[in-house]
Amino acid sequence: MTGQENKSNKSEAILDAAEALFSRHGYDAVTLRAIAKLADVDVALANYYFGPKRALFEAVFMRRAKILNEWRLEALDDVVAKAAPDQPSVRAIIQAYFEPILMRPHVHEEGWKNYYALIAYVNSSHEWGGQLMSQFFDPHIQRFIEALKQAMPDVSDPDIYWGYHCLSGALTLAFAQTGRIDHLSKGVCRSDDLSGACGHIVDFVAAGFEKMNLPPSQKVTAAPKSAAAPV
Amino acid sequence: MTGQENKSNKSEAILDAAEALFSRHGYDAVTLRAIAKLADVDVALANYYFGPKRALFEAVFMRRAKILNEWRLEALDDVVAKAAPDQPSVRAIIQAYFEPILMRPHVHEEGWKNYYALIAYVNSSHEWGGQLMSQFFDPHIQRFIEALKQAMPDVSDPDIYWGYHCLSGALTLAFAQTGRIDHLSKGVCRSDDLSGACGHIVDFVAAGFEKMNLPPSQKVTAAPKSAAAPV
DNA sequence: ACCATAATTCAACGTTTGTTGAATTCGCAA
DNA sequence: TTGCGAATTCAACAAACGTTGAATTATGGT
Repeated sequence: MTGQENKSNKSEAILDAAEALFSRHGYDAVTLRAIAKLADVDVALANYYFGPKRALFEAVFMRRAKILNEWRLEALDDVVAKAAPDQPSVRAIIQAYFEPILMRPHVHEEGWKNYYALIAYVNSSHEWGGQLMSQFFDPHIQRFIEALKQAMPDVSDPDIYWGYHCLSGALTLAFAQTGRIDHLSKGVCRSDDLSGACGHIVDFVAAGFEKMNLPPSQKVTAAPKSAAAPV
Repeated sequence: MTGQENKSNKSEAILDAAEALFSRHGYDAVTLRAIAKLADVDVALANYYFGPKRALFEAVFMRRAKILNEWRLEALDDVVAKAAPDQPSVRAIIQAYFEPILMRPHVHEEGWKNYYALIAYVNSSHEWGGQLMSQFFDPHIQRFIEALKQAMPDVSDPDIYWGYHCLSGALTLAFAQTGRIDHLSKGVCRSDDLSGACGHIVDFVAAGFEKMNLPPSQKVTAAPKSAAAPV
């Protein structure tokens, strides 16, 4: 009643604690007792609210998935509406995919950072990868891929899907925030700066797709210095 | 003595079993008893050969890492030698990164497929990501990044590193072989066909890097149809 | 004030975990 | 054959796991 939450604050505390621990250590390494301790709650309470451990994990995963999908669908609709009656550009579609989830203030919140790391864990996991990701994100992803196909009608399906694979891989690795790019770049880049990463990833991915869409004559594959023609 | 192995075949069987199970279910979900049963070996034997569980995991990870690095360094040296005295092209460097590990017959072996999935697990894991990957792969990766910098002297460091991030994300997700692209593409693409994926990923990644290297005047960002100039 | 229901605590259960030390078997040189 | 060290088995440990049912406390309608 202090003005923030309407649901039980204990069940929310369990979700928060579970999110923080699952995202950092994975499903099996986290015990219900550790979650309960972090949430400052009795062990049995997690079972009371969410049932078995697996159901708690899915509840954590589901909680923010809806919000995330809404943000992205909204951005995609905006881009389509703004370009009408033409198709939106490839770059605009890709921006609609990345920016609503990487360029907003919520990425600085601890909870959302944890959740993004959790997505990375699920998306590269054999156990959950196929099941959970498809269940919660595929409907939206299919719409996004449709938009790409319409923007690039001459590009083959395998090119489109493998392009999306590269896009998804770049995002997933960014979500993981493993600190590896920090180490590799000696501090020049920081893996916890998701907003900073966004621009680079969008440019890189857009270039990959746009090249598919060029006629062969424009596909400059090498020798950039000699190819620097004026005008 | 049948003509295949010189080391103890039991310790190798343990490594194989551990590799198969760790790659599929992660570190914590796999018990030493499950490994022992799959290897058809007593539970205590894993500890006898490799010490605690964590050491067994690292032994599995280390076993093929050396071979993998040798293949890639060899390919990079070849590309540099072949281009001498000029720099190798960006595309040639990227091919030297992907092809020696995706376009050889070993990718069809069960053991290597499992190992690649294990790399995906480690690379997106908070627990191992920073430590293990840097320990075994950073020296080689740094040489690869150096080659990219020399091939693109006018590109900024952040662009190079985030470009490598995208490259690494695409490869990592391919390694994971989660079957998600199969589902998404309704069977058009198959995530266990690593060799088939290679060409698409190389094209996509090369385009991302090559665009960084173009002067702004050549950076066609949109309107592909109207830009289809003849000759 | 009363009561029914929800929320929370408590104690314990049956399993399973990684690990260990002693006992046993194997391989081979002397 | 004998003997010795390595390889392998066996049995068992304490600790921690997820889960449960009963007991206790809090909450809100009448």
